[in-house]
Amino acid sequence: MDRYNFKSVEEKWQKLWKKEKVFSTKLDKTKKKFYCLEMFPYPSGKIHMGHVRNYTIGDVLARFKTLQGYNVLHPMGWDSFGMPAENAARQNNLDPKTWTELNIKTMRSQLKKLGLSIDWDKEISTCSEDYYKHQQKFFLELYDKGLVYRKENYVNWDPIDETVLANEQVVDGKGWRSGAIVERKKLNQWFFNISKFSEELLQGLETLDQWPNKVKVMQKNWIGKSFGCEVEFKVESEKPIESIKCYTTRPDTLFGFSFLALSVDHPLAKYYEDDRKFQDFRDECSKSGTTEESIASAEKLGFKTDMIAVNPLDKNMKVPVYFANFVLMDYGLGAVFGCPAHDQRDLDFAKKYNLKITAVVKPEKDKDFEINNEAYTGDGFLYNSNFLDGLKVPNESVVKTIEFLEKNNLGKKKINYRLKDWGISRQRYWGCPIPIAYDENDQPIKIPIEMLPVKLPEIDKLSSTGNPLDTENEWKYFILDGKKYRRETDTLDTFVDSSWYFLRFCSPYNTNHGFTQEEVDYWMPVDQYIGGVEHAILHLLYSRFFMQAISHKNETFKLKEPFNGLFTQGMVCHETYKDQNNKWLSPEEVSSEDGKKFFKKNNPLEKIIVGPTESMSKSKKNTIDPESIIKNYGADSVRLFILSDSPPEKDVQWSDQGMLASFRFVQKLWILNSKVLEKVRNTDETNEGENLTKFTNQLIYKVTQNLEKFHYNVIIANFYEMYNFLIKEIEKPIKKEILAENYKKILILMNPFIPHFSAECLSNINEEKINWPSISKEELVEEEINFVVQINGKKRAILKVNRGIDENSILDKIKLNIGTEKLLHNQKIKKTIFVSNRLINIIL
RNA sequence: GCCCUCGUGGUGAAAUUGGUAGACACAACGGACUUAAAAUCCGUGCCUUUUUGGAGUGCCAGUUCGAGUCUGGCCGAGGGCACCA
Repeated sequence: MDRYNFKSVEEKWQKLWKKEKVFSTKLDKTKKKFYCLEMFPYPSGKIHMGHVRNYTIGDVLARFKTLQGYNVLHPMGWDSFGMPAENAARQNNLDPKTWTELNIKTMRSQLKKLGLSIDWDKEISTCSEDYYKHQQKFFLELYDKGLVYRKENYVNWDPIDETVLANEQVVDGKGWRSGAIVERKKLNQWFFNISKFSEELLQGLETLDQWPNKVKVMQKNWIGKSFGCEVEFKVESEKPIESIKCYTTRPDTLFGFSFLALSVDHPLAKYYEDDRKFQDFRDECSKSGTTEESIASAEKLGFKTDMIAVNPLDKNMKVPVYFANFVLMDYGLGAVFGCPAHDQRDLDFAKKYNLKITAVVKPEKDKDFEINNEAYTGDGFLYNSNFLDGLKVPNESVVKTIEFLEKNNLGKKKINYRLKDWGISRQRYWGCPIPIAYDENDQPIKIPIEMLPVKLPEIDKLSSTGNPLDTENEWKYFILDGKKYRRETDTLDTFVDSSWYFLRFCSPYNTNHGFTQEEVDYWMPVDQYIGGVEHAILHLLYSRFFMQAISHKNETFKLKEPFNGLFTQGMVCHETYKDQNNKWLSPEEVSSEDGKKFFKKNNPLEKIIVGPTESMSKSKKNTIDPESIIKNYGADSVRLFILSDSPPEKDVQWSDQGMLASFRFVQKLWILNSKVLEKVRNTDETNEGENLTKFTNQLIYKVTQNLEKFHYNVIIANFYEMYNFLIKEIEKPIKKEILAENYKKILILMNPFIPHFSAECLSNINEEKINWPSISKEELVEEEINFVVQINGKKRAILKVNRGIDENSILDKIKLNIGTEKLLHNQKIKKTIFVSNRLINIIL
């Protein structure tokens, strides 16, 4: 018997699929559509196991839906703008474009070897002009709708590299490359007004019932809706300041008022700018503002002003006003009223500056209560609060206080959101140019549509400091209608690129517009989106915002939610290894005989320290290269393994043994295939085959159900069961038509998982047009069932009986059956619980 | 600190949603074939002296004829957010 030659079979089918354009899809309104999308990759160089897992999960679904008769859109593209290209360019003296295109070429061919059912004719790349010219149009469209604006904002500034750093590039307060201490610097930047849609984005989550709850909760917290009130405090001061407004969710604690605190960026700071001490204080605040740890552990600091604030509920209650480092300008109104008894930060602050601490909420109405080192934020009742005394905290007290404040013109009910506007300016070269220019007075103008796209200039060598576009004077300046203009030299955040690519996939050939409405109407929304949970907030929220922004003031575009279903897959993990010098080692550099003790391959005397299993990463060297695995075992085996061990939403541990087992399984399936073909050829006369038909029906049912639920690991187990069953069953007499018919169905069930193998075997039995097998529930019904007998709730026996047996017959059977009869010990039956076709519980 | 998720054999995990716990696979051990090894195939797996016995899904209670599954408390692991007023 010949071995299964995966190499020639896989090559053969991949060629055929390409030649016959099997996976290319067209708009076809007579067919139901299914849009299956996996998050497109960043072309970093080579594909990794995470990609293999992501795209295999998606491919299984796409092939399954195709077999079910859907018109399936399953495209692939490249998220190809971004910093690594610039870094690589600086290191290797290659321009970012060449580097990126080389990577795309490599990764495309690697993905093709996986045998994915991708419509490669629809491939897109965000760094191509064909793509980003449409993005520039969207930018201008949003500009016209008032959803884009410019304002000064703080950035992480690296003074050595003279560049802006992303938050994740700031390590311990220092620039990741230069090591310089990062400064806070104010720059003029472009923003998308995402917060305008806070409520819509929050409400929209309710409609996404095919999203993981976890992701929805994360987005909900990110948007951070809160109910409260704006309160106006009269101010006494030598300066021309009349009042200060604060936002609070706890107006009911106003009688615990002890100070008022402003952000150093508050507009009123202008009255103190000349004060040397205030300047020092502000500098101190901006220094500690960059790292997360410093924020968490920072001491509460304040700068006392000459202002005195008056409690709107009690004119005699006057408190000092501070600037404080813990008040943020970009939330609420940049000013808070301090109630130390019921807010921990306020308590810390009050203790430091010896401010009054008055408790106004107590947990129990009739008991005394005292505040020590912990603020009380729980439920209870108001006291020490004049006319508010006795109100129930929080609901009644908050509502009543707001009512009072509104009635007396002292405050206003207000809903606030934590969600901030999206800063989209990046001081980098390798991104989409912002289609804006500035006139001599620094006023922005839109680049006229006919001048789009604003192309990136070709740059011979990227300098190591500053924004590369800033020094491209030939590109930077241009004359329009006799006037000189200066281009915007910032480029767009790459998250903008990925916020609408799923629309582009619907009409990648449209050269005039980003998408064709008719095609978007047909294909969108994405029915199933698949990717890593690390994009739970930003990418997914930004994409949702884009739909809001495009449909805003738009009569034809109605879509609000881009992704109907979302699935977040787990990561691929591997053990980590270090040598005696604490250096990371890759799995290829170590060997082991017993799987417990590991040694260096080139030095078998050196012991290896085996570290914890972690997600594969280059820095820890615990990666397995998919290309060599595909080469050694074949795409089908890799696909099988990556799906077999763990449920797709959980992390999976890479295991060489597991990989080998999957490989052997495919070989065993090939042997089974040969046996089946031989059996079908021989001419035994028999009518047997009911067992096989029943088994196949059950398999169809299980596999279909599990596919809908993403329980792919269970399906692989179902296939092992199928093998174990059929390899024995084939030794018994079976009518050849029955065998052929059932076996064909089994091959189709396996098709989404091991498509090359399945296609090869199906072609051997001349099956070309294939459809997903269906069954009716009645076909699943077994005549003979296992019936469980419990005594006092414990399983005591299993009886083989006919379906539909009633309680009395089963009791008779128990009494007749020597053995089970003994179980009753001649005791009287107190009660029985009978579950039809399943069990009987006898209480003695 | 707040929010979310999860705890099942040596390991990865199944369990028709309250009804036979551990399917399927990896690893281990025993056996068959072989001169030998690899590959392949068969079998074993907690406790008790055999069994149609007992215990058993992180721990402690509860609901129920019946709990891995539901409720409350505790312990542990992972993830997200973090001066958001």
